[in-house]
Amino acid sequence: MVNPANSSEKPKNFIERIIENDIASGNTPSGVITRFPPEPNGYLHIGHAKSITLNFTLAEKYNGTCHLRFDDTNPAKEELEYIESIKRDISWLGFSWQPHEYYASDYFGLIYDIAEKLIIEGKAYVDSLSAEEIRHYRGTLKEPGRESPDRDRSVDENLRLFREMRDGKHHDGTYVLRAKIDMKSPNLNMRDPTLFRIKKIDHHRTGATWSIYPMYDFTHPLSDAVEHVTHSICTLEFEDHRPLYDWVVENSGLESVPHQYEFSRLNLNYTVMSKRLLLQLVKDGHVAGWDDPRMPTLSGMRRRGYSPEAIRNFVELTGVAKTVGTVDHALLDHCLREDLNLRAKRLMAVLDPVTVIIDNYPDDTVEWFDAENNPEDSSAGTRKIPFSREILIEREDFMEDPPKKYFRLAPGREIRLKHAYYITCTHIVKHNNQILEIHCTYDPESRGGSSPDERKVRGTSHWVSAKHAVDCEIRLYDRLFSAEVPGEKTGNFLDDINPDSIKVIAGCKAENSIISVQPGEYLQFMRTGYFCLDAVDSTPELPVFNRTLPLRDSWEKLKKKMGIS
RNA sequence: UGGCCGAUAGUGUAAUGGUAGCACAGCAGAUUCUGGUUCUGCUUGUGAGGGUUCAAAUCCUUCUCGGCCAGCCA
Repeated sequence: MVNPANSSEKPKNFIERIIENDIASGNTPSGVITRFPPEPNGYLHIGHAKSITLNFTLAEKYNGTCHLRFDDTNPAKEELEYIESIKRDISWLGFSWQPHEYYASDYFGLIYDIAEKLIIEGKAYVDSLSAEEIRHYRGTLKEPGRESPDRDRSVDENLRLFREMRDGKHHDGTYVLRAKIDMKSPNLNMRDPTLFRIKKIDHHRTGATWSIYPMYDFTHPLSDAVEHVTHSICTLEFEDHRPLYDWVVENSGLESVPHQYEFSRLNLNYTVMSKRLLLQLVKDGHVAGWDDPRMPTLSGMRRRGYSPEAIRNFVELTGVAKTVGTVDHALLDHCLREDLNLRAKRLMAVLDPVTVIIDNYPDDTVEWFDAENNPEDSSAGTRKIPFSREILIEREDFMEDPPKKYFRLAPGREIRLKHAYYITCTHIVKHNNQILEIHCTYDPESRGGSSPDERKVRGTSHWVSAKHAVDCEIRLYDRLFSAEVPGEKTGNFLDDINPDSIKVIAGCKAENSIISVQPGEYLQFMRTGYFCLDAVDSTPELPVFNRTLPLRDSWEKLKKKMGIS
């Protein structure tokens, strides 16, 4: 065993080991080639980010290339919009496939030719069984299948019928082309799988050229072979397909011999990660679209304020293995905070304002304080923030009758206003039990946030100058589902939608410098959380901010422990 | 009683016959002009039985548990 003390190298995952073995044994004379093969039938989600990151970083690590290939063999489900969103998301993550952008549909002609070759070699046949009959003939998990009556159709007849299928002479469902493998195989994928089916619909790229389309199991290995992919990495549910993958490659007559390897897909608790369910959320209006900030889609996360670096780091941390498991969402949160803490520009915004009047501060004076933009990064510089007699603080930063360990403002207490002065509460004005004004005095000696006598103040509040504050709307997001595994109890994932997954807060007040914030900037509203300008719904009159993630809040924890609501 | 795959702290992932580590979460404390950050310490694990071996998470064996597969989806 290696001494861990002097080997700081990152441990290799099983795919890296395979690749290194292949390189060492000379199996990759033209270099390592991987591919990311999305079907353009939906938006990419964080699960895809794992596959994307794996394939692109593997290629990079071993001086190879990673192809982007759209697996567009089912025109009934695929759309141009999805192709565009997929490319946008991969680029946003920071990966480039240039110039290797391919489409399975580019190979339709070649795939067709290989099908004819298989027919001629007696390895494929045209079957006139209906879909339902094929299902019956296939047998079950425990019982072998039976051979189709058409299995021994002559080569000439097969060829004639297949060409008629191609030429649109038959209706959908009347015939399929099947591989002749083994109806008794314990692996159902090998029981004469369908290679081509008739679909008389236009394809988003090939138009009306084809009335037959190849199946995934036929298309994928051939596409890999054509592109000289060496390591075709997919998720665990394709393990059973590998023998078929190998059969197709072996019988294709193509030189290149790609190999398929499977790893376990990313599962995250408190969310769903299937395109079908995500599509349902969108179509049924449970969310505002594929890019709703609550969606685990990359476009949703981008709009929410996630950084691509945080996502990449997260998927790297989850590792590559074959164990089926579920990653705790807390790890994602951690990666996000870790990244945003270093880069987010600090600003002050008050979500639930209450007025503070500083009685001994002159009414006509405005002071401009220097505030650091990011304590983690001095190169981020400073900005000026205005201070005046009437300011706004967070309503929850004041308590008339505070419990133990409450360090914020209360009658007779002194706190610091971040970057400004120490203030002490003298009295409050209430109406109908609602606090209207908190009256304070300030200590002129504490200018800038510290006093010459170096006395300690336990609390520091964020604030905005009332007459300089800018109105904004703030949207607080929480997890979309309140159950770790949505739908586990009732069988319907919609039952677990979190009713409080979005809270829209109007009447928020932010320091005036937010007017220059651009979409895509990472922000921290001090003591509150990470935010970003909503790129869709913001207007010049009313900026809208999405809360990406709240800050860790140990006071919240303490309150729970002490039984304070 | 079909086939394939898997099983290491609460979660994820290392250790490939030689001291069971790491990260997150949790707990306790320190620091702090953000109850943030940072720092320190702590708790917690090889599914079960049998075997091989000086030595087993690792090899063999039996069992248990979990995942995937019966689309003309990918």
